[in-house]
Amino acid sequence: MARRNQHSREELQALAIEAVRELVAEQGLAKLSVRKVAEKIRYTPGMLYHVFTNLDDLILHANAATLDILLADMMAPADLAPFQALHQMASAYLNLARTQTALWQMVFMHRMQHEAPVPSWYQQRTGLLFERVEQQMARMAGRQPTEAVHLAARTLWSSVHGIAVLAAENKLEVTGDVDEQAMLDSLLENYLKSWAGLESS
Amino acid sequence: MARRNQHSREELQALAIEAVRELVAEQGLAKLSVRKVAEKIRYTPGMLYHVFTNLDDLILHANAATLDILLADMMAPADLAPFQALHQMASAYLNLARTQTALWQMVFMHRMQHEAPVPSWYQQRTGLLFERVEQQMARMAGRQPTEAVHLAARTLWSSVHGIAVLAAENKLEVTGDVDEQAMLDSLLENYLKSWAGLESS
DNA sequence: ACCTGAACACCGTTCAAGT
DNA sequence: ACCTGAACACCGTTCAAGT
Repeated sequence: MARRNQHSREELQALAIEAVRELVAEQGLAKLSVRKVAEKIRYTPGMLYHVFTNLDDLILHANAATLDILLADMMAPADLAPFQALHQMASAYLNLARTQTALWQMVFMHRMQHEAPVPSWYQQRTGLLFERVEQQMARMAGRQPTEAVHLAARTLWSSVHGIAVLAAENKLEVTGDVDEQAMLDSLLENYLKSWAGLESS
Repeated sequence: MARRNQHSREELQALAIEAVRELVAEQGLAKLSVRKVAEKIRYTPGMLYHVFTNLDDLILHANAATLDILLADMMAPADLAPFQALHQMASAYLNLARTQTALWQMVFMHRMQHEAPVPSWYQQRTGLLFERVEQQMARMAGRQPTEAVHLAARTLWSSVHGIAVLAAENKLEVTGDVDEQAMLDSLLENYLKSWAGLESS
């Protein structure tokens, strides 16, 4: 045995990434294992170490795919007013947390556990997401200095993230009597109104 | 061997909980194991299943201890104005995330993984934390209905949580150029100012 | 009654050996 | 060169058996 040559290196990577995403969507991150991924794509566990450096690397690649979906969802029409654009982006963010809870969790949970030097191809994606937010904030900033825009953008988005975390938890039970979309509206309405001196939207 | 009777059931529980907290503080949640806990307190792994139902249960008990510390830290003086009280509570929350990052993470990460019916003795603690926030919000609510207070309290605290998540991540590297305390100030200042119609603090 | 020791069914990761 | 098979060093959990 050995040497099948049915798939190129790139095909094997894509196969494994897709298997991870399906397994996590079905059973959650906790039940993911290298051995299950290998079984799902009908290779041995050892093969995966020929194509990824380890499980963390494989998960990071799967997360990149989720971030790409998020970035696409957060693509607001260019003619939208900044408040509406931010509202649309935040809703897309919340929506992914609610509809793709397990995959969304894998993105934002996994980062916190192991302390690896997140590779630049990954950081680029998270950076892009944040730039989009900051851009819209800048449009409604008036004469505020760029540092103030930076701070406000980070504050707003951390808050949106906090609400999405709550939504993800509630999706996996805990307590159900919260309307996260209403929370998002309240946050944007009040925080941005005060920050930019707007009168509602 | 067997039957040492050096410690009561309660002592064994306390010993194990303390061991978990020390191991996590030193090495992080990812490296925690039942076997290491057992070794640390010089018992066999099997013993722990006589005193806790499983590892999840043990972790939940360790988290309860962390929540008790948090609740104590969040005990604002009764004569404080509501805005200051909320500011103090939020700072205490953020502070724990920064100074006890691993233990704080264990509280808020572990809940999201396994889908267990969180026991009532645990829910009571998280409920208490939230009541404190809602109480202060009610004091500055004017004539708003209780549902509006409830929504605003959840929104504010989810946002505070989001900022604390970011702080915890930055504490374990990632990106360092953010001042989370300034973000907290920005959130409270703008969100509460708008929500309650305050002029600053 | 209290605790152990050993087993069971899993893990992630490595690497010599086969084609 | 590509992939396997088997091993290594770990896991969480259970439970008969010893005192």
